[in-house]
Amino acid sequence: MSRRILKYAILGLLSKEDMSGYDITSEFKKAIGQFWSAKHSQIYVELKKLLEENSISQYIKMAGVKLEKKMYSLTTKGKEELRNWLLELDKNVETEKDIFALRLYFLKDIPTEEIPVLFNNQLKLRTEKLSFLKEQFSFHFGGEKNPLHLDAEALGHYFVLTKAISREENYINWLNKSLDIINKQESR
Amino acid sequence: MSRRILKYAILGLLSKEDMSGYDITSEFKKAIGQFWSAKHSQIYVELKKLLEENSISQYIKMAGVKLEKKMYSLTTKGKEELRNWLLELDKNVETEKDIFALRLYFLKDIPTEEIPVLFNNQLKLRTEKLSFLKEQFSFHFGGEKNPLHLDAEALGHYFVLTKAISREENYINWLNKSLDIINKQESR
DNA sequence: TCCAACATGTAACAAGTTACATGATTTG
DNA sequence: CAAATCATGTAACTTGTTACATGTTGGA
Repeated sequence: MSRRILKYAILGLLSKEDMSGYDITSEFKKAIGQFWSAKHSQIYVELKKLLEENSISQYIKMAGVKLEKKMYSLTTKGKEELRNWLLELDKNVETEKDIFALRLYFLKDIPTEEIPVLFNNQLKLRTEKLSFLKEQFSFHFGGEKNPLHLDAEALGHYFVLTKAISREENYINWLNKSLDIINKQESR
Repeated sequence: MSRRILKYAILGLLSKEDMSGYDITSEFKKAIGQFWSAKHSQIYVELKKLLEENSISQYIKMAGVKLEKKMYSLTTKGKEELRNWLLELDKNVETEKDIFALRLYFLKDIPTEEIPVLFNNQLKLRTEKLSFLKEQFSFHFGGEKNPLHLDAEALGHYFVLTKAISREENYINWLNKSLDIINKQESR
């Protein structure tokens, strides 16, 4: 993988507001999780490291009577590091790994009758994901189709959601086109 | 990551023809590298492991006078494993990691004048990649737009290339739309 | 004859997953 | 009062990257 992306993902989230490890884990289940994610086990060790490196600081927030929730905020150093990272220009496009596409490349080893099964499974998964994303979009931006009035924070969210939605729509479109070719071939 | 995807990527490639570690490394720079890839260092250790596990077998092919090229082929076990893996149904869609989208989510921390710089850099990278993919497409499928006559092996290649091309076109489209919004906002 | 591409490997390290482990709080 | 969710952590292991290391072959 690339150089400490999780570090910057965490710094970026903390730049919006103070969060606990659990909060960060939850964020990765929402919009930004479409483009980066991590399990809680990885997040807790990264937070520990970031704290040691003084990129973030910690304080306790009581949740109920006994539960000490550990909250984190950016330090000056952390803010500086985030800002520098955000301005870095990518040198090349990394492989966007996709197991379904990989499988399909080996099409000749898949029995003909199984091919539509694989496609339909993928269509189902992608359609469900698209619904989830569209719900998220309505929830945050409602019927409002015009993003011109949004502030910078909301606009970041808007871009990421529209990106994820167009990615899934494009994926589904390609699946349908390809399945069409498969069906026409079979009746050759 | 998921369970030994590299193993199956290698088995799949070897199912097309016998290859050396170097050949496999080269394949990951072409079409299939859009959806899965690995460095030679990882490939050589995986080949060693696959050989020990009897999923592949090895023989020597002289390349020149001294150079012993190590060729690998699938064993019966390897073929069986590949076939089973190809029929597995995905249970969920994995995060397709994208650093540019991640950065953009943190838009509010990017100075306004730097935003178009980031977009233009990404547009350049994606446009270059699209050109590469279209060249690959012409090379393999020429002016021929009709895939109905292709055999299973060529069709797998066709699907993967059209997938990669539509992914990049869609990406560029979203970049242009988003940059448009940015420009309109600035002159608000 | 030089240089790019061909060819193969190991070591150290970083990143990511799965499983184990425990306890508190909220909601029905 | 039970179950779901909130909340935090560690250990073992797998996967992936970067750097180190070396030698051959083909073409300009």
